[in-house]
Formats: sequence, C-alpha cells, structure tokens
Amino acid sequence: MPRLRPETVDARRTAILAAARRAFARYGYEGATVRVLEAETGLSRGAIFHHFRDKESLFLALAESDARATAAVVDGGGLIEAMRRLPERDAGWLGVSLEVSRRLRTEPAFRDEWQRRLDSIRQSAEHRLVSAQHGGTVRDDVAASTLVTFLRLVHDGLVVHLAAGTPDADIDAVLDLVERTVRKDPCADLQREQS
Amino acid sequence: MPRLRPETVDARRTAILAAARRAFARYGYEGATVRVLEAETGLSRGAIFHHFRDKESLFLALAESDARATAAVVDGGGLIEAMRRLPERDAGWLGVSLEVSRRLRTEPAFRDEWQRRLDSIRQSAEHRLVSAQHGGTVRDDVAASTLVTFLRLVHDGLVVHLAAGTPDADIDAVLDLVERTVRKDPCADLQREQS
Amino acid sequence: MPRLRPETVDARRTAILAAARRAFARYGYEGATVRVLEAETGLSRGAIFHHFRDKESLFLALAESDARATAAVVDGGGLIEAMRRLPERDAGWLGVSLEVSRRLRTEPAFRDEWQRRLDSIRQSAEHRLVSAQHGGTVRDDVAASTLVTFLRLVHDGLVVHLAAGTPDADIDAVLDLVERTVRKDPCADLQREQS
Amino acid sequence: MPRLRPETVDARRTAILAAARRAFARYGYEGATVRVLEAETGLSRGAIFHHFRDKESLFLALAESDARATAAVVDGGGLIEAMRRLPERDAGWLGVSLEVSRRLRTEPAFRDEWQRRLDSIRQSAEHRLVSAQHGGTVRDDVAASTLVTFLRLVHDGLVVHLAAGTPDADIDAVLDLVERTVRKDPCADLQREQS
DNA sequence: ACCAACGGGACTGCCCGTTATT
DNA sequence: AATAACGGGCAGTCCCGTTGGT
Repeated sequence: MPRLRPETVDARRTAILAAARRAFARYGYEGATVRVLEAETGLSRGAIFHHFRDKESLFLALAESDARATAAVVDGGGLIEAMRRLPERDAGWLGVSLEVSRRLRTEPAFRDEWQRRLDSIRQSAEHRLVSAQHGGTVRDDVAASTLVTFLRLVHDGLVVHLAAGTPDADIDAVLDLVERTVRKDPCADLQREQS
Repeated sequence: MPRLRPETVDARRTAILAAARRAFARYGYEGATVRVLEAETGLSRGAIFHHFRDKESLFLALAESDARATAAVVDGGGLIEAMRRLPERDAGWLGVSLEVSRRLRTEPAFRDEWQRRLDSIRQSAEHRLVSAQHGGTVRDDVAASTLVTFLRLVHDGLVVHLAAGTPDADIDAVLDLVERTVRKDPCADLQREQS
Repeated sequence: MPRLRPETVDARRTAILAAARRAFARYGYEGATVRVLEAETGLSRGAIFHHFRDKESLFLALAESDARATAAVVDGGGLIEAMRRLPERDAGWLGVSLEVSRRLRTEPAFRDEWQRRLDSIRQSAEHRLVSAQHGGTVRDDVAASTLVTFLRLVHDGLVVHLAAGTPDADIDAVLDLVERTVRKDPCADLQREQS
Repeated sequence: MPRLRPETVDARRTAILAAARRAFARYGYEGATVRVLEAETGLSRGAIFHHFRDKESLFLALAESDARATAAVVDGGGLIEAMRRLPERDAGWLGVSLEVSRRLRTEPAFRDEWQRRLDSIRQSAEHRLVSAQHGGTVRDDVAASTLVTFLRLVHDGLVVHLAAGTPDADIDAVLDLVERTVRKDPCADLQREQS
C-alpha cells in the first residue's frame, strides 16, 4: 500500500488511542486483549502493532497524555478545579487513570518511572497553595503539604467513585465542603483573637 | 489423607487465604497466577482447588471477609476510625480492596452483587452521623449524606494512596483535618448569631 | 472400620460395578471420570480404588463379565438368539460393549488381549452352524464362516443401533429376515434340481 | 502472514482436516489431544485454532463432510454399494464415523442435531428400495423399511468390523449374501404358485 | 473399609507479538 | 500500510491415583 500523508498517519494513531482508551477503561489492562483492541479499533493486529511497539507502549502513550492534561489543569486552576472537571471527563479517562494506579502498586519499575510525574503535579499544587496562604485566601493553620495530601486523597477517591459508575448527584456539595475546608475561615481568626 | 479434624481443615483454609491475599495484593488478580499461588501457599494446585472451587471463589472469599471486617469497624467507630486503622492493616488487605474496586468497575454483574455490601456500610455510617448531628458533636449545616460521601471519598483515596506504597508521615495530620471538618464548629454558631 | 463379612465385601464390589456400568454407558470411558464414578456409586475415590486397582481394571472387570455372559448365550442358543435378547439387556451393557469396540480400535495392546475372547465366541458360533448345516436346518450353499461373519456384522450393527437409543419396533422383523436368510431354503434345492 | 489466495487457505484447511482425521481415527476424540494434532498437522496450536474455532468444530467439520459423502454414495448407488466401497475408504473415515456414533450415544444434543442427516440417508435408501420393489428387482414380501433397517445394521456392523482393523477376506462373500437376501427371489414366486 | 487431603501431570484454549504476503 | 497466518508460551482447570489418618 502507498504511504499515507503524515496527517493521515497521525489521525490513525489518534484513532487507535481513542479506541484503546475505551477498551482499557471498560475491561482493564488485562481484559483489553489484543483481540478486543482489534474489535474496538476496527483494525488488525498488524496495524495496531505497526503504530505501537506493543500493548504496553500503547497503554503508556494514553497514560502519559492523561498525565499531561491533568498537570495542565492543576497548573491552571488547582486540584479542586481539576476535581470539579472530573465528571466531564469521559469514562475512558477514569479507567485508564485507575489502571495506572494499579500498575503503580504492582509494578515497582513502573512506579519509579511514574513517580516523577506525580511529584511534579504535587509540587505545582503545593506552590499554588503556599501562594494562596500568603495571599490570605487559604487557611494557614495547616501546612500546605498536608492540604495537598488531603486534596489528593479526595481527588483519588473521587476518581475511584466516578469510575465505578455510581451516579451521584451530591458530588458538588462535597466539593463545596472541601473548598470551604481549605479556604481561610474568618471565624478561625476570630476565635484565635478571643483566646 | 483422611478426614481431618474440622479445626485443622479450617486452619488450612485460612492459611491458603492468607497466602492468596499476599499474592493478589502483590501481583493483582491476573498477576497472581495459579503457579504463583502454589509458590505462596506451598501447596499444589490439587490442594488449593480442593479447598476452593476456582481462583475466582478464592478471591471472593477474601473480599467477603474483608468487607465484613470493614463493616464491623465502621459499625463500631465510624468511617474516620476505619481510616485511622487503615495503615495498620496489612498490605494484602489494601491490594484485595483495590482489586474489588477494579471489578466493580469492569464487571457489572459483580457490581450489582457487591453494591448491597457497600450500601450497608454507607447506611451504617450515615446513621452514626445523623445521631451525632442530633447529639451536637457533628456539624449540621451539611447534610449527613454529603458528609458520608465526603468521608468515603477520602477513605477510598487513602486506600489507593496506601496501596501504592508511598510512605507518608502526615496522614495523621490529614485525618485530623478531616475530623475537624466534620465536627461541629462552635465558631460557626457564633458567626450565625452575629448575622 | 472393622472388616466386613466376605459376602458384604462382594456385594460392595458388585454395587460399584453396577454403578460404573451406568456411568461408562452414559458418558463413555473418558466421560466417566472418577468424580462421576463417585457420584454414581455414592462412595469416595478411596473406596473405589480400594476394590479396583484403577479405572482401567474397573472397566475391564465389566467388559470381562459381559464377554462371558455373551459367550454363554451364544453357546446355548446361537448368535441370532443372542441378538433377540439384546433389547432386554440394560442400556449399560450396550454402552460398555461399544466402549470395548472403541478400545479395540484405538489400543492395539487391548485388541491383542481381547481378540482371544472374540475368537472363542466366533468359533462357538461356527461350530453350531456347521452342525446345523449337517443337520439340514442351515443352508450349506454358503460357507459357515461367511454366515458367522454375516451374523456378527448384524449383531454389531444392532448393538450400535440399540445403544444409540433410537427406539425401533421392527427389529423383530429384521431378525426374522436374518433367520430366514441363514436357514435352509427348500426352494434352493428345488432350483438346483431344475438346473 | 498476509491474506493468502483463497485457494491456498482452502488447501491449508483441507490439510489440517486430513491430519486431524488421521489423529481422530487412530486415537479417538479424546486421545487426539491438541498436542497430537500439532504433531500430525505439523502446525502449531495457533495455526490450527486460527482455522478452526476449537477441537470440537474441527471434528464436526470432518463428520459433516463424511456425512455428505456417504449421502452422495447412497443416493447414487444405494446402501449395498456404499458398503462395497467401505473397505476402500481410508481408515480415518471409519474412525471418525465411529466417533460420531459414540457421541450420538452419549450426547443427546448432538444426537438431536445429527438425526436429521441420518433420517435423510435412510429416506433416500428407502425410496430406492421401494422403486426397486415396483421394478421387480427387490423382494416385496418384506417391507422396504425393514429392508433398510436390515441394511443399515449390516452397514454399521461392517463399519465397526473394518474399523477394528481385523483383516477379513470374505467380506465380499457376505455382501453377496446380503445382496441376494434383498433381491427378488424367483423361487419365492414359484413356491407361492405351488401352494 | 472408608474417606478426604493432596500431588502433579496434562488438558484445551487464549494470549501477545512476529512474519510472510499483498 | 495493512492483513491474516502463525508460533509457542502459559493460563486455569480437571484429571487420576496415592497417602495419611479415622
């Protein structure tokens, strides 16, 4: 067959990634067998393995792109903003994200390599919080690092929750609560003055 | 071998379960191949599958026992107490717990069956909170159901976090923060009076 | 447990044989797994293997007893008589008989050992026919050995037929035809005289 | 490997079938393990199961092709002709044919599905016989259906006999006898006139 | 005499990735 | 570039027969 124009090749890569995301999300990494990927992409093994060295690297490409997207959101609007946008994300994103968690747990090599990305997101969030503490919009009676850990726990829990598919209306209320918890509480100062 | 005394048989079953827990936690459900289970238990396929119909039911036995244990802790001391005890739990517990999450996500049939257990834990936690609201120890400006969702998110996030193996010293600080967030804040009343 | 009285032991052996016959007939040799045999006998592996060295020898015991029974019938009344009695035999007998055929085909060692029994039945039948030819009740324009082969073909075909479970009412008519074919035909002599 | 020309693919399929036939005939269905099939075909599991869904469907493909071939012979020359040609058939055919008998016996579902084929062969044979009765070449003192049953018994017995591998020279003599038995006997009319 | 715990071999079928062919 | 034929490893499961203990 003739060589396709580069843009077409890229489109093909993207299409494979999208299909693979659906498959990984729906069936998990192991459950998304090559046969399933074929069905989901509408392409043959040969085509898939032509664009990606193996199943693993296909998965990593997805994970990486997701990690970058999350980092961008956190950089722009913080962890809480990232959480508020989670429900908009497609189910595929959540699934892949959880598969990443799983491999973090079971594959030390993967964890070591991935830890850098997580740390960078964490640092970005922490910088934002420290600035906000100085700006007086975030409480400063709790260490910024503790607040980040707190927010990341809620974030990860929310990913698990949403990925499970349980429809839940009061997520917004919870996020409001989280936001108030982090925000500077005028009353706290008041209390402190009294004592 | 002959019919052993029931206690001996039970001990054997328990030993297999413990070994399987380690394997599932360390390698994941798929990664814990029967060969791995053999190595971990020190028994042969024949022996393992004599006590458990198949790998699946071995896993379910673990999940069930864990679910019961968690339910007991929540009944006794609430979700926050359950979280405080998470780090004491062996790593195996966390791994199995996450594998359960994964199957909740990828296997609708499993989810339908398992949902009942989750609901019962949720209800138990909610009852505790409502009582505490009436007793004046838990804030009542936020619906109990929202608080439960909040706590469960933190709980699930914590499980993910701990299972990943990242050693983290300030989990206690985070849990303190969570607890204060849920507890009745005298200042809030004060504010309300002022307005 | 105490040793049972010899007659009880024998009864147990017989019971196992009867149950095994049902199992072999219904599921075939391979399909009659030890688990199936346990269910059918109501005994455990241990009990079964206590009375019979292994599955193979259990099967051989059945086959042998059947071969003896058939030989007795043929000795007494001939092959046609044996065929007439086939429908009365229990389904188990037919099944075991066919399993024997199968192993005759696939296992040369078994065939060599079993051939003697078949030959003795064949000889017995042939002797009867030769005598009957001399006595004038069986046609002598066809060699006795040919007649025996003929009868054995019909016999084996009938076993297959009955074992398949197809209910067929006109077997009697067919056997009548077979009998007339073998019997001395007065007309044949008449024809010969004419020519 | 790429998409081959249809004829090449067909040739490969046929080669696999031929090898499988040998294996099934020699070792029986259970005895023809996938390992044996690999050895006999010279191909790997992957290749074999690429062309056939599983061992079962490989067997069914053989059985079906054989059933069609038999039906064609019976349509063309009748059951006796089919029997005369049996010794020419390769041993594989006989083996597969017997494995079919076995499954007819042990698997009701298979029997129900297969019965149609057997019925059609039977009907074809019966039609031929009725025509021949009217044409005066086949005896009419016995019902055509009885004659068909008779011929089928001989046929099935012959298959068992040949498959067992016992070399037998006088099969021709037996088939001559069978043919005479079915053919119209001028002497019978003579007898009837006399009485 | 009987039972169940157990070992370990072998089964089928699926897996992923490569390669020969369009 | 894409396909489908193919290899070979290994998964879970079930098999049969043995053994330790009542």
